[in-house]
Amino acid sequence: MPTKWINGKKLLDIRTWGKHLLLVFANGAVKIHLGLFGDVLINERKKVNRSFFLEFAKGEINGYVVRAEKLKASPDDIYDWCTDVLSEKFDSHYVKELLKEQSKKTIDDVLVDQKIFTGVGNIIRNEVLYRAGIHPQSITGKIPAAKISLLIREAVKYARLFYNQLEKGKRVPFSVYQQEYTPDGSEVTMKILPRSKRKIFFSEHKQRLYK
DNA sequence: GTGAATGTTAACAG
DNA sequence: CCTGTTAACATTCA
Repeated sequence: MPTKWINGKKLLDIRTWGKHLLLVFANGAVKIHLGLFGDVLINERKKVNRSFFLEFAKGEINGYVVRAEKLKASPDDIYDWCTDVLSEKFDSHYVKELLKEQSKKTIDDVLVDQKIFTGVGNIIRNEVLYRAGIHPQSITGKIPAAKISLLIREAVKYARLFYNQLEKGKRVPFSVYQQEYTPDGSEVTMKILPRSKRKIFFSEHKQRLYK
């Protein structure tokens, strides 16, 4: 991505929308996505080539295996913060409305849809479904409203916990993701989803299948 | 050396 | 044109 337009500009703000990292300047914003292998380092470098970098009068931002592009408009014009599980503007009523359009899909697909649960990825999907007691292959429209509400609450709660622990340099211990047994000893089943080829982990015993 | 992993999208087939 | 599948990206760790 050309970065000439940033020359001489001050970095005004750093924001996120789900997995998008936004560097905001007066004349535009940069969107960085880390994909599966990406890293962004502040005032640090790796041996391998940077795929994106900005050098300031004092300090630098280095992206490795990232995709960076200039946003075509301001972040507030592009992004809906009401769906971002880590945003203060997250609106569970709004998300509940969006879910009504997804009634025929399985909940595991819907949970990682970035337009509905912005920021939720494979780990959070697996852990949150376990916490809510919902089988990943449940049909979204068949899940009782109270359970949907619980799922949304758990998604926000777990995302915050995950983030807070990371900030402290810790990790949340997984209950099902890449586990063989849940913390209380029930067996964990692993399935590879046919479309995405991603692995889902769940307890047949503790997660109810609504279909 | 092998395989798998916190993700997305362009290209392709039908 | 719409829908679904595959490949590509390219690093790190076990």
